[in-house]
Amino acid sequence: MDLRARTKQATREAIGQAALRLAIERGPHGLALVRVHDIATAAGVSPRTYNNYFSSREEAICAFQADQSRRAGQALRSRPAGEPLDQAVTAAVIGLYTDPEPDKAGLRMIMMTPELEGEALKAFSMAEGPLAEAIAARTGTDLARDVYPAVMAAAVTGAVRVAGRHWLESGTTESFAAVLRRTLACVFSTAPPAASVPPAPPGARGDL
Amino acid sequence: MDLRARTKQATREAIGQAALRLAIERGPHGLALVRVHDIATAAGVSPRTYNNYFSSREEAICAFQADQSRRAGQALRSRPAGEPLDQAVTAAVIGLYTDPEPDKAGLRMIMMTPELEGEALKAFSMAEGPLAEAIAARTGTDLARDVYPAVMAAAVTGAVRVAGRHWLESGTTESFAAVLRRTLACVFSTAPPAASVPPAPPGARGDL
DNA sequence: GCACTGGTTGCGTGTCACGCATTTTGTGTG
DNA sequence: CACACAAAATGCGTGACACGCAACCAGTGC
Repeated sequence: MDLRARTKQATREAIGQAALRLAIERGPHGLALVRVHDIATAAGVSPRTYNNYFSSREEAICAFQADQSRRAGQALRSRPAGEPLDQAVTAAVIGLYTDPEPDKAGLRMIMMTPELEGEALKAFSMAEGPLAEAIAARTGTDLARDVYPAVMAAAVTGAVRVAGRHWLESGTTESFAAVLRRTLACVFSTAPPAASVPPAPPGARGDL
Repeated sequence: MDLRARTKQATREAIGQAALRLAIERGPHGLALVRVHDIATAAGVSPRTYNNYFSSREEAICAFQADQSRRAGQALRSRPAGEPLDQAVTAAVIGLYTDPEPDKAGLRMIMMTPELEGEALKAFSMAEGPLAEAIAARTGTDLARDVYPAVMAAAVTGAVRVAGRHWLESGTTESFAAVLRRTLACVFSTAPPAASVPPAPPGARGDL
């Protein structure tokens, strides 16, 4: 990667970070108050340059999450070949989304702000394509004819989203990785939990 | 429903239909050429009124799909109580999305136009909430504590999206209902297809 | 050192979302 | 039936925005 590409990447990340930071500062309610001019200034760049990279504030704010999702395919491919699909996917996803435990404020902003809903879904769903390819490769299925890989990929990204929501909304003390493990387990074991009271940590007060 | 609500609903649908129709006419590439003024005029309302119903062209174009998804919960609830979850969900989803076989041009516009991607995902994901509630009710799980219902709901809506893509992209002659059945089967049976060559209709040329 | 490719910036334009005030159209009551 | 009230439709004005275009500047390769 030459200087050009590196600075370009840096600019993109700077704008994205600035956008997310400002959004968090102004709060989910004052999102409309985050002006393009502010983002650009905070990132040390002209407004015109800002929209050479992004065509909407929403896109800039969710850029980090989108970049993250783009790496999903590679994460799965880097798992050992013999590993069963469910274990490989679980390990890959957990590694990808919890390498540093995600920033709760940022995740909350992205996932819980109505105006960002579309972009957030887009950001997470960017993992689907690469994931589907990797799953197809791993299971020896044909992405063009079999629906299995794409369905699994969609289910997995759905599980990631649900894990995020649950981690944010329910006042759980679990790590994000633990919640992810639970949601992914749902995807890979069809049976509904016998009743309620599922993998809550033994001894924990279930009703809190 | 009194006159007020009915006319309001009618206006909403008129605007949505006009928006989708114009988008299809101008083609996926000329989407930017669909002006708010055109949609409003086509729907027989003022541009300002259009804006009372939708806050973006994308939202108007995807309105029908969104309304459809909103009915998912009710569709599942209306299945007989004793029916196993997988059968109930499959029947409900197929009934909901293939009551009339969907319009291919419209679905293609919504699902395959990059500019609409966010709104399309939003439209489909609107089924998740109601679906999750209905699934929780049916399985006796607790939406607040168990992740199972939400994960399944997300997986199901993902399967619907994948079915739509597959139905549009692969030059299949299957009905949409048939494709849906296949994708939903993936969700409810964890095992990957033994090899390739899955439920292609017996005797059909697999390589076309 | 020099031409070139590619990124940044400023400017101008057409479009848009939305607040506010006004008019029109249903709804319920005496 | 007339009238007061609620709700929706409309017109206008404003601030913001996305993007095309052209000038400029900084790495890159010969």
